[in-house]
This record gives sequence, structure tokens and C-alpha cells, in this order.
Amino acid sequence: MKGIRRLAQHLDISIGTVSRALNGKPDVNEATRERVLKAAAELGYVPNQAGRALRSGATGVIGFMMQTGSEITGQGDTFFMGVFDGVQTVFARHQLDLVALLCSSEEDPEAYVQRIVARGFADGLIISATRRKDPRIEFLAQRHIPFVALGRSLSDAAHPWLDLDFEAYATAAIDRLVARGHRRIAISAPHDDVNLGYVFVEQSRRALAAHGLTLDDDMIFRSTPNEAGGYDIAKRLLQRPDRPTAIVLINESVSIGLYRGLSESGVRPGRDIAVIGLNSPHATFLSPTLTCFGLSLRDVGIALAEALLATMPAYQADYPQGTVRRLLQFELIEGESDDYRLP
Amino acid sequence: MKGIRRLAQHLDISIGTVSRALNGKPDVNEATRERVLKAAAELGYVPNQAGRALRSGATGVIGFMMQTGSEITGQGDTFFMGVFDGVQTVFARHQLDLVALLCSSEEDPEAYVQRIVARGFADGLIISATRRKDPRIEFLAQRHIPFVALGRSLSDAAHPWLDLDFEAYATAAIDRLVARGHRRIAISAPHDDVNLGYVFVEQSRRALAAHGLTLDDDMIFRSTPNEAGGYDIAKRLLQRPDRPTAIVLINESVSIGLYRGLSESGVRPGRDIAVIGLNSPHATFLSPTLTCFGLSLRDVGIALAEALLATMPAYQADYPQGTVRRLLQFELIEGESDDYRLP
DNA sequence: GATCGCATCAGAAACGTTTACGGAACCCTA
DNA sequence: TAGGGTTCCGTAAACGTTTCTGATGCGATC
Repeated sequence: MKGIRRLAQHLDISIGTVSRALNGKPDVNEATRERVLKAAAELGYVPNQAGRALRSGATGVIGFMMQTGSEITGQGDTFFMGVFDGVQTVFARHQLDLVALLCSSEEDPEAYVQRIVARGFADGLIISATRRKDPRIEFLAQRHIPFVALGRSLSDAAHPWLDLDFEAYATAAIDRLVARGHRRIAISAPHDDVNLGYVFVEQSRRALAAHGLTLDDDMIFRSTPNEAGGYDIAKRLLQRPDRPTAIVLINESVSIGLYRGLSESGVRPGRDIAVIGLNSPHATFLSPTLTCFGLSLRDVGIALAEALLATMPAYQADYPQGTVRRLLQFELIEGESDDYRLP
Repeated sequence: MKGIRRLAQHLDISIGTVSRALNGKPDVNEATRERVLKAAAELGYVPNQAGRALRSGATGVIGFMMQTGSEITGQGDTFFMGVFDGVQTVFARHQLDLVALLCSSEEDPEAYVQRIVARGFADGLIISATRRKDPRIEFLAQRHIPFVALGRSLSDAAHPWLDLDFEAYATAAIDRLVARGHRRIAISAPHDDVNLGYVFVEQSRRALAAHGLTLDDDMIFRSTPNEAGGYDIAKRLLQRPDRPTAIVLINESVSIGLYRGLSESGVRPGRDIAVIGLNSPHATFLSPTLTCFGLSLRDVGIALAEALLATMPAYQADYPQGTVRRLLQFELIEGESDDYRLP
């Protein structure tokens, strides 16, 4: 005898009642419920996932989809670890378990999502590394699977999403550099396919225009969003006759690579060139310290979790239902890397 | 009509036969199997996870347990991503899905594992951040749950594990520094509770002894295994009258923090002190470049996957059964940080 | 020509849970 | 006392698979 049957037998009670007691259903005597709860704890009873999922369709699991072995997102896992932490603090209140769905770079993300959904693996999904055109979104929206996307897309589907305000970042960084006298400002840019890349370039252009400046194409340094990319940017940048006096970067890895590339030529951030970075947990541990914009990853996670629960009817008591669309703001962390000023 | 029933109806065949055809069972005509496979692909049929798990106990999922929000393991950045990538390349050959089981730091890891197992969530487990005394191991071994531990423990249970050879690292690093004339060598150490901490300190002691040197207690710099810890080490180290001339570190975050702490005082690794680090993907992007020992994270993942499958009877055709216990070796990546030599 | 073995398939039970339904006991009211 | 409501609980069906047990047809064997 196993599972709920064992528990029922032990209490000399029917399995139906045990189930109702455990799930907080109304029609069960409070005294009985106490007994059941106590016995369950003692016997270490945990409902079998498969049985529950099969009958009720609910798994108690939320999946966070992320890609492994991928060079395109450039987010290391300190990023996700921080976000996970935030998500979990919210989910813990609702007995929801968070698991990371690891989609190999060998597999098509859309096929992966379809598989996961068809298998009935999770009650809801958080998808990350959203592309501008992302078929996962249409698929999930059409099937009414509860989900939230970390990153905007071009999709028409009225789906919930959360994103970091890269426009505000571009504006703030450029304004800061212009105020310090810079006129030839370079930016780094990842693949246009991810939203950050597109948005960041366009907004930088507008921010410069607001100061009567233009963003020349050769001031846009495209690269892979990792150390090698940053290193490469440094090399390309240094051999320019009209070398930019400042550069705005889009993640930590690029910053570290750039630092290395510059230092090999004796060029020091903050003294010979101004550098502003983004989302750099190590910012204060680089040398010189990196001026960057960042935010609490935990807060990102919390916002994600709340946005997801807001789409799930089962939680409408706690979270006002609706499709959340929200931009999270960065905060400035001042360092030495942009101390370089021009008259 | 849904699921396998729909498929069976569409083919005018019984559901039993469909199931057997899909699962490669022997007693089904090859022509029928072809038809079933074709129809399944066309209709996009994917077996429901819950149904399958309930009946057969097999989920097709392997869980990689890791802790979030924890300060103790100190494995930051790309460590897990690299490992995942390796694990997946092996699993992909067997239609196994890898998911990361995220155990919040709020929850007791043993309770978490019990919950996951009782729910029948996965067919096998990879546990990381193994402690010297780790109740998860006894629990899993006793229940005969297929699992492999990343990291050794003191457990008597004859369980499979995989670990990095920290002893060899300690020996190699110390030998290298001694050969360069160093006599006052410091080491950094994380919590003794994680195996790395214990093993590393003890082996460093032995390695020094082999050269007629002793490891004084005040040359063991305990710290949290992150940037703040490394920074703190630098500060403590610099105010010593008998300042060590070399230091051996245990991960990348500590190295970065130490670099920062040193540079604030104008002390430069490789010129004023010798530094050797461990497992540092950014090693060549630091300035000066960090001499460190590292290995392919992908290989770690592959070894983990193979060790796990070697414990699962279902895969004995491909992987000789047995309990793998294996130490993975580091390789030296030479940098500038240990250029500092003494006569 | 009866028997056996083999290949192939249909049918049904089982996995552990949730939940719709109905029944028993009890209290209240007319 | 009959009727109706409420509270609590037991029963059984259902979820989508896998797998066990037979059944059928057919060729080979004696």
C-alpha cells in the first residue's frame, strides 16, 4: 500500500477525504483536516506528481526556459541565479516549485516549448532570451498557456512581458557622457535579432540627436556579447584614426573583454577613454571601477513571478488578473571608468 | 478524443499497439511501426508526461539540483552553464531532458530532495554543491534512486561521484610557487563544510611539507568564496608585517575581488606578489592575466552524464554498469600573475 | 489433419490522484 | 413527526499512458 491509500488506511478514512483535506477543500471537518495534516507530515507523504497532474492537470511546477551553450544572449548565470532567487521568494508562498528548463542550443526553441507543453510538464512558463520575432510567443498565447516573457518582442499577441529599460539606459548614458564633453561616442551592439540590440542602437541615435550629434555607422561596434567580443571591440576601436573618446557597453562580459584589450595598449578607462557599462555585478571589483547601470536581479525575479501569477486564474485572489507589461529601471552605480572629461 | 487515443483512432489500430510501436517494443510489425511513427509526427503527438510517468514510473527527465541565493558554493558565472552543455550532449542521444532543480536557500536541501523524489519528478538526479556530510546522499542511496554527486563527501554509501582534483591543484600550484623561490605562501579557503575547503587546505599543507615548509594557520585566509571575500583577503593580507609573497586561490570570484583589493594599494599581481587562481574563464581577460588551473566544463558535464547513466539499468547497453568514482584533472593556463620570483 | 510455434495485435487492468455525486447523520422548522 | 437543509464523508469514475494476458491467423512440423 502506497501513497494516499496508505495514509487513508492509517487514519481509517477514505482517500477522497484525505485528498480534500490536503487540498484545502471546504467540505471536510476541521478536526479531520488536522489529523490528516499531522499524519501526512509524520509519514512524510507527498502527493505523487504524475497522479495529480494526470487527474487535475496541475503540476505545481513553473518552468523557466533558458538556452544553454548559446553565444547569443551573453547573460552569464549570475544573472539568472539572481533572478531565480527573486522568483522563488514569490513562488514559495504558493507552494510552487521553480525549475529551469534547459534548452540545448542544438534544439529549436520553438520545438522545445511545444514538447514541454504537450507533455504537460508545467503549469506556467517564463521564457527568456526573447527574440524580436519569437514563435514561442504566438504558440503559447494561442494555446492559452500561462506565461510571461523576459524581453520584449514584435509579436501582436497581447502577452505579458517584462523588460529592462534599455532606452532609458541609452539616454542616461549618452546624456552623462555628453555632459562631460564627449562628442565622438561609440556604442557596442549585440545581434539585432535580440530586442536589446535593436532598441539600444535606435535610442542611442535619438539621444545623440537630442544633443545635435549623429551616430555614425562606424561608431556602432557590433560583436558577440562576451569577453572575446569586448576584446575585439577594443582592438578595432584603438586602430581608428578618429578614435572615439567614450563608449557605452551592453553587458559585463563585454566590459571585461574591453578592459583587457585596452590595457594591453596601455589605454586606461577613466583616464584615456570614458566607459559606461551595464548590469555588471563585478563593477566595483574591476580596476578601475566601472561606472555602470544596474538593477536588483532579485527584483526582476519578483516582478516576473508576479506577472506570471497575474495571468493564472488560480491566483486571482492574490494577484489582480491582467496582462502585465512593465519596464524595469536601472540605477546608476558610479565608478572611475568615466572620469575622463573633455573641455 | 485526445492523445494516444486520437492517434489510434486515426490509424484504426488499438492504443496498445500504438504505444508499443512508439516505444520500440519488439512485438509489432515493422510496417505498422512505420505508419505509427509517421502519423505521430504528422499529428504532432507527444506522449503526455503524467500518464507515462504514472504507469511506467519513467519520466524521461533528469534533474540537476542546485542551490539558488546561496553564498556558500561560490560557483558563479559560467560554471553551471558549461556543465549543462556537456550533460545535454550526452542526454540528447537518449531522449532525456535535463532540467535544473532550483532549491531555494530558504529550504533544507534534504527536504527538497525528499519532496522531489516522493513526487516522482525525475528518473535520476545530479546533485551539486556536495557537503562533506550530506544527508541527501544517504537518502538517495538507500532508496536506490539513480544519482551522481558532483563533489566528494564523507559518506559510507557506495555512491557514484565525480569531482575535480583539488589535491592535484594544491600540489601543482604550491610546487610551482616554491620553484619560483616563494617560501611564505598563503592560501584562501572556503567553508570547511564543503569538501573543496577541507581537501584543499590539507593537501596544501602536505605539499608545503614536501618542501620542508609549514602552513601556518595565519596563512590560511578563510573567506566567503565571492568577490567580497577576495577583496577582504587582500586587505587582511596587506596589513601583515610578514606579508606572504604568494597566494593560491580557489575560484574566480575570489581572484577578482583580490585583484581589486590589491590594486587599491598599488600592489600588482605578478610584480609584487604571485597569484595563482582556479577555474577562471575570465583569466586571460583580467589585467594582468591570471595564471590559473582550469578544465573544460563541458567535459565535466559529459563525465557527469555518463556516470549517471552507468547507474541506470535501462542504459546498460550503452554504458557499462557500475558506480563511477572519478577525479577530473586541471590543466595549467599560464598568465602573468605569478611572474613574481624570489631568488 | 491435428498440433505446435510464432508473429502480431486487441483488450483490459493498473498506476495515484482529484472530484462529481450521492448518502448518512444531524439539526432546525413547521 | 415529517420535511428540508447542512455538514461531513465514502464511492467510483476519470485522467493518458504502459504492459500483461490472451486471441487470432498462419506456416511449419509430425
